[in-house]
Amino acid sequence: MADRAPTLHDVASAAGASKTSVSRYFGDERERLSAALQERIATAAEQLGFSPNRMARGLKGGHSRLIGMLVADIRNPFSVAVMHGVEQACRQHGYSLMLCNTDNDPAQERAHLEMLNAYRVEGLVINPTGSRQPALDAQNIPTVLLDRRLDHARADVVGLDNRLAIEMALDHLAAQGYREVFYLSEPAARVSSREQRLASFRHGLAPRGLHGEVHCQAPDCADESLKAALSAFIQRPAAAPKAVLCANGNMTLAATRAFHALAIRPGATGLMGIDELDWCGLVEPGITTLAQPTAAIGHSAVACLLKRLADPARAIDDIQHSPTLMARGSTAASTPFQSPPAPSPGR
Amino acid sequence: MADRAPTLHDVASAAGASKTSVSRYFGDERERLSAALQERIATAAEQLGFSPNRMARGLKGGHSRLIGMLVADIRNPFSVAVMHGVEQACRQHGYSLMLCNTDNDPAQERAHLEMLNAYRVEGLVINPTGSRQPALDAQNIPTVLLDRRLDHARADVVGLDNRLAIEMALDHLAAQGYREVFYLSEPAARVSSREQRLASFRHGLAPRGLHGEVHCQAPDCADESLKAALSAFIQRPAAAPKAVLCANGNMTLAATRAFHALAIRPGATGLMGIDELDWCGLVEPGITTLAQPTAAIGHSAVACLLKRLADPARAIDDIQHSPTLMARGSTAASTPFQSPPAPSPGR
DNA sequence: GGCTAGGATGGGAACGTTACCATTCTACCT
DNA sequence: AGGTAGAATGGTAACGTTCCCATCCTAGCC
Repeated sequence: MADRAPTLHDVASAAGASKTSVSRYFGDERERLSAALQERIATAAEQLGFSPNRMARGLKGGHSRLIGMLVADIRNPFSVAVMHGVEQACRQHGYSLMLCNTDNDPAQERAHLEMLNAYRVEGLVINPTGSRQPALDAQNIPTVLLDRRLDHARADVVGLDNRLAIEMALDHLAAQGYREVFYLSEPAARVSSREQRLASFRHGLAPRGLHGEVHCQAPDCADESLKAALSAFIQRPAAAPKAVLCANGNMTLAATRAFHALAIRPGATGLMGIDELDWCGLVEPGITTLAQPTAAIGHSAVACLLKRLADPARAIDDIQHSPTLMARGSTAASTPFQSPPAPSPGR
Repeated sequence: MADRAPTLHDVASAAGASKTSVSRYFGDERERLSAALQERIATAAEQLGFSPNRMARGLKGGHSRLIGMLVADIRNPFSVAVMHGVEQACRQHGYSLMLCNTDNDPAQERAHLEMLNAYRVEGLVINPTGSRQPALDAQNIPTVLLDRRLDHARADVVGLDNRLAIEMALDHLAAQGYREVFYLSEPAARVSSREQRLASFRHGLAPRGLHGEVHCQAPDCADESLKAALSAFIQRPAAAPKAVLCANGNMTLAATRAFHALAIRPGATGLMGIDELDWCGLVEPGITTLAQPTAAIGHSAVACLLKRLADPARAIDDIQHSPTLMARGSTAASTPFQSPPAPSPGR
């Protein structure tokens, strides 16, 4: 049992070759070596169980082959799905991912950023959710922002086409006959995606003859305020059906819990949200969502990052993806009970 | 804008100190330096924006301060929750996490293991789900296995007390008046946790006067076979109520979808599963689960790993955690409709 | 036949740190 | 006063790679 991992040098002397040749073999210059030498090195390396030390390689060569990713909330299924795409794309391009979860805590975010910098990651994919003062200014690391833009940072942005999403949602609600819309969001200040969605909501009402009401709150705070607000909205007399529109998955979960606690069945009062979740087809009568193309978002984030790595000076990208409508029973005002036609579309 | 990150040497000359002193300052020997020197170094480092290069540090010192984690399915909420705990614990102990997702693919698993080895991670936390031939043999890296043990690997194991979990489930089902239990699992062969749960199920039936039936299938295969089997089970005449017991979260989701497709309301036919999920309180009438203490599992995995790092020769640990029963309407046979008393317990 | 082109290989000097040993200086003891 | 302990600091050799340059050899050319 080796007490120390074998080194390039060990392989070299075992194969009767020079360090340089072994280095070439494991680098991308293998074909420059004669067949005989390749053979000898391969055998020796195999026998010793050699694997090149990435740390040393990174030190000398200056590139770590590492990409760092910062996620605000690792338990958010949307983040996880995007992460999955990012990881796949990294691997496809020969990079490895160092993943960090900040739990929405700026202090942790700062600490993680420092640590990623210490490992000399070549690029950063950051998905901030909580409002914060990014410590990005000092860093010179190419960065792609996920879902949220930062005013003072010169960085590419990849995310959802928020205006389009809200317009699709309003179109759908209007088409289903709803006229009063209760918009439910986490506090929007300083979070660009929330701001964009909220603004689009406000602008999109009048053209469709809709009335709106906005309610912002943290999803994890006591549910009482949400229940109270929702209850007031629903009880208020109105000529046409009402609906609740949730700005993201967290709020959809909160709203569904509130509906449940108030014993309101979605449908007659509409319920719809951005972000597709496992259970949206399962809660009666199925909850309508706008699914984000998470894999595509993850992949294009990495693609974008690699483009910037290749050309640091190029213009800033802002890639906006389109959502997909998953219409279900919760927005079927006219048909009070509708058995879902097909099993819920899985991923 | 610095074209190159500042080095120890830069700081040293800026502060009029030696490399050694600066190294001591950023290592753990800061107090050995005079106050004046500390001050000068701090100022210089601050001004240059210096952050020690972890790669170089790891190279020289021999420790990377890195822990690698392999997850079989990053989209499984259970894995994510454990991962969250692992990451927290790592950070608390000054380690950083390199996370890899294998998507249940042995080839990817092998590749990731190789890469983690190349970065010279000091320890490994592995959560394999699919059956596989681990490439661990060659590695000399201290490893903790999550949820599943490997016969040929000398490694600690951390997971659920599977026997206890199944007994709690059977006790609960029996107490609620169910007599026939349909056990739903992913294929158990070669996956120790599934095997243990299945065996415990078989052994636990008779003492409680229960009858059982076992159905194994992959959760992602066409739902038809599951629906058919479930439908047959339910239609079979019996004197006492029947229940379905799901071996993990994936199967709970599959079973819930099947119930939904067959238009069966859980309760009269019981439904229960291992693993607590976001939506279990939301699907009518609430789905009873056995929640795993995911944070505790993650933390104790890291604790276990660090203990082995400190003393590689110590005896192998096998830490089994106890689940918590979350009783809900889906196992209330006697009360056909029961409004859930409290909002669903969050994680 | 001497010269060169170019392919194959090897020898060192980095990369940014840490570990070890050496040096200097002050203060205290006998 | 001479000696020494110990604190404060500096110099230098690694760590395992890659990169640049040198060397060797074979073959082809005039």
